[in-house]
Amino acid sequence: MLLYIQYIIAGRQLEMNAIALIDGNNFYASCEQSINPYLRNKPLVILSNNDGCIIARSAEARILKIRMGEPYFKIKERLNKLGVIVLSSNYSLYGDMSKRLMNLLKKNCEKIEIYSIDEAFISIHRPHNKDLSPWARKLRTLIYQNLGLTITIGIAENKLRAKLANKLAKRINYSAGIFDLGITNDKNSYLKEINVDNIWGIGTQTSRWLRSKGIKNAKELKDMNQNELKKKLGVVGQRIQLELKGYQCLPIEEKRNQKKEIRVSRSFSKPITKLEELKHALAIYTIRASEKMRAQNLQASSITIFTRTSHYSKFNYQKSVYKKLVEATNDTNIILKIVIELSKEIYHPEYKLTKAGVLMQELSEFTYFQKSILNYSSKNKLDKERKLIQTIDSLNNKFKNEVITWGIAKKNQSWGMNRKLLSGTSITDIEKIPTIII
DNA sequence: TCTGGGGTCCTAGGACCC
DNA sequence: TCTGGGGTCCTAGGACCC
Repeated sequence: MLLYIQYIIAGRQLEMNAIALIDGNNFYASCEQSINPYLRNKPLVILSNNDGCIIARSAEARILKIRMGEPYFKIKERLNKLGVIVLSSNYSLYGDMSKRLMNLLKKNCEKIEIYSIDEAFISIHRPHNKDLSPWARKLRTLIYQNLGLTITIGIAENKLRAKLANKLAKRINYSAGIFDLGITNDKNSYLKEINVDNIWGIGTQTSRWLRSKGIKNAKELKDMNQNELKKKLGVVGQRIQLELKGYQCLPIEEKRNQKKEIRVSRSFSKPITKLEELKHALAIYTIRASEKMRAQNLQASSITIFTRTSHYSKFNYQKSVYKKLVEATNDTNIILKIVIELSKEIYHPEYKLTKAGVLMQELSEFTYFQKSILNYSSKNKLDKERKLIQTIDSLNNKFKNEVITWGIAKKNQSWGMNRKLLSGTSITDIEKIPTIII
């Protein structure tokens, strides 16, 4: 405050930082279109794992009013009739494109927080009231020229308002994918345009409650009674309201916080009823989760496994069990034994189980020497076990497709994941690079 | 027949301790 | 039968995000 007054007295311009939220438009669909010219300018949708529902649509598919989250089996025919191209999701491609995108952004800003596979918050210097549109246009062109991806840029005083600005940029045609809420004079009228359920952090439950109180848009939420909001939504609600008012409550987090858990869970393509099947699935997820931990140099101190019936089933059942480990580990052999033992506790013969998963929790950095006094294994034996796992990881990394794995993972699985419509194109797998015969 | 997966943060309530 | 206040940890579950 003092500083601010000093600036005014000195008659100088107050210089501030602005926050921009950048996201890739129709990201998954655009990645596919970027590497396959045939798909460009065509209606295209991407399916979730298991080819379950629609998770991305190209601009052309949006025009055809195909909805996000729609179950694939329900609109398969309609898509067919409309000539929409359908693809299973190809996460190695999207992950790789994301890395390239973030690297380009990094070179063009002061601070960056990678928020998701297709979104980043960045902090940029704003000289007093200066329009940042030229900078944004340049960045947008750069990304398009390098990656063939279109981005949207929303700029404002803080993260939540930058999110809103990004929404506005998508809505307002003339903005060409850029909107700066920070320099607009009539902020309230823009806030009125955003429905309360489109605000970052307000989901279906909360928006239902807000609407019952007569709060319909961002402006009304900003001005609503602070105590009532706090009583119902706690600090989360308070933060949202303060950010709507223009305060900075949410910092840009440049350093990725250390992960708190690693989860591998999946729906089955068909429901399962046998304990053996459940064990089998959990074993495969455990192998994967342990690999993930090792790749990130992490170890878990506790694990949870769970299973459940379909949300859509009349007979609801779900159960999880938690186990604290004697000492932190990322060794597949150790965890596998525990998980298989625990799986009996969550199994129930009378229910059709449709999903299961394992969670590795209380993660810490992997340290080889910190061994519990309760563990009597000799150093030599531990060395051998360590080497074996390392060898397995490196062979699998080199040859892909799990050339080596645990016996239990190799059994036939009738419930495995569906991914029938994979594009087959890849920039991360040398085998899949298209061959051109002249 | 078929409705994703992987995360985070927050709160409430119980158990336990001094 | 009466039997405090405050702290911490664990666990479950709700809500939200992309």
